[in-house]
Amino acid sequence: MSKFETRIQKKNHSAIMLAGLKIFSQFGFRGSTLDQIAAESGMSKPNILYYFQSKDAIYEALLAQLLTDWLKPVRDINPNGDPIEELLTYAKHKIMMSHLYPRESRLYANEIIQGAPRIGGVLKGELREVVATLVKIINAWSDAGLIRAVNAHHLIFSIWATTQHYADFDVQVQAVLGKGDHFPDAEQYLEDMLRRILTV
Amino acid sequence: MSKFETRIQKKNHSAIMLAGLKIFSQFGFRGSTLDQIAAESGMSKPNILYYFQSKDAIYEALLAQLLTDWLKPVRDINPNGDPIEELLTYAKHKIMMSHLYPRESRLYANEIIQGAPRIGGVLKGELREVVATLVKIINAWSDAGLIRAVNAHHLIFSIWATTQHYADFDVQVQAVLGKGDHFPDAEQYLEDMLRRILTV
DNA sequence: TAATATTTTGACCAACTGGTAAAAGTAAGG
DNA sequence: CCTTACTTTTACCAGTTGGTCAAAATATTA
Repeated sequence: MSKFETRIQKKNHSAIMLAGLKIFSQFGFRGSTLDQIAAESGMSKPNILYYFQSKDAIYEALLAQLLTDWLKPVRDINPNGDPIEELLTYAKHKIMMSHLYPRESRLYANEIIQGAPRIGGVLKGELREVVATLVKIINAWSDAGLIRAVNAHHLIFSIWATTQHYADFDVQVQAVLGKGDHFPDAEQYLEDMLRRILTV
Repeated sequence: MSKFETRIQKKNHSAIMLAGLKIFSQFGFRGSTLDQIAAESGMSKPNILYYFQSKDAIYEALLAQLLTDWLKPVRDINPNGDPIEELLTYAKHKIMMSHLYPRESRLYANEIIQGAPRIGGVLKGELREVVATLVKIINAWSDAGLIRAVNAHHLIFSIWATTQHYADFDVQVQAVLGKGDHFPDAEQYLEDMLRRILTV
């Protein structure tokens, strides 16, 4: 599998990925068309299929990229760091991601809601593993009396849910709060929430 | 606008709604086809269009129904009740809805993620109003010293996010925790979380 | 049971879908 | 500058899409 070498290949490849992200994250896989991606990227449809074998291939390239970026910060949680600060750092990282890359979050949400037909394996494999590791760390922390005893799995879910909510349900947040940047308030609430839950 | 009268009309109308819910909640509006809904309901495509004017009409009927059911329990929150118990009752109701009607939650999630092109008006109108009322109630409670001072908007968002997560991201939850009913644990975590946040 | 109203179907359509083939256009190296 | 390799486009295709229409089948009523 050769890497993209020429500048044209590099440019077009990333243009397609960018356009695909925009379209797929808005309409889901089945709701998106190659024509939309072509229009968005300013390229012709056959030209897109010169760089990617199929519509599927674009979508899967996006998901693969996403999952890598997604799991890294979980792995970066340090078992020997200060528990509350470690979890807070992770949560803040997640909400920042929702702020800066809402489309990635929506792409993932779309895939999961629709039953994760393409990444079911990764969920039951890599994701499950990474979560299991984190759960052990959290449980060790509470066993050591460093944080309050909580259900680690559901703590993780609540962090994911609350942070991704601001990307996935952005339209609703904006409708309720009015247009503007609500992430500072969201982050502050989240920090308060986590400190309350975790403090012994 | 005449109501459906004959038993055949009543039966077929609800059969289409049920099938539409199943299909639309899984694939989103654009990803769903009338053929799928026809197959799911056991009816022919032209017969479906005899009861509903268009694919759009089915989808919109589902959303309208949903929003009504959705907003009612928010309106039922009693300003004169015990604050923590009122909010806990609401949160438990929401998680029960995620448990019993995950498809409705997913249908709504799909619509919001895709930018709420059909219910933007309701969001900025009815939903916003209902939330504003609840925010006033919550703020009155904290002013009275009955609950801790919190950002009411983000408290509401966190309840929505955490409860709906178990319906919308069900596949992910099952992948991480294994197959089974995880709602009792989720409810317990949620209760713990809310009590911690709200208790003075 | 005959007349009427409702329900269902089969055949069909134009627009759109993902994808292909071959030729035309463009860049890079000698 | 000319050959070669890469890039892009035009024209096209078969399958699918939401939706229509008139006829057939079924229920309802007189």
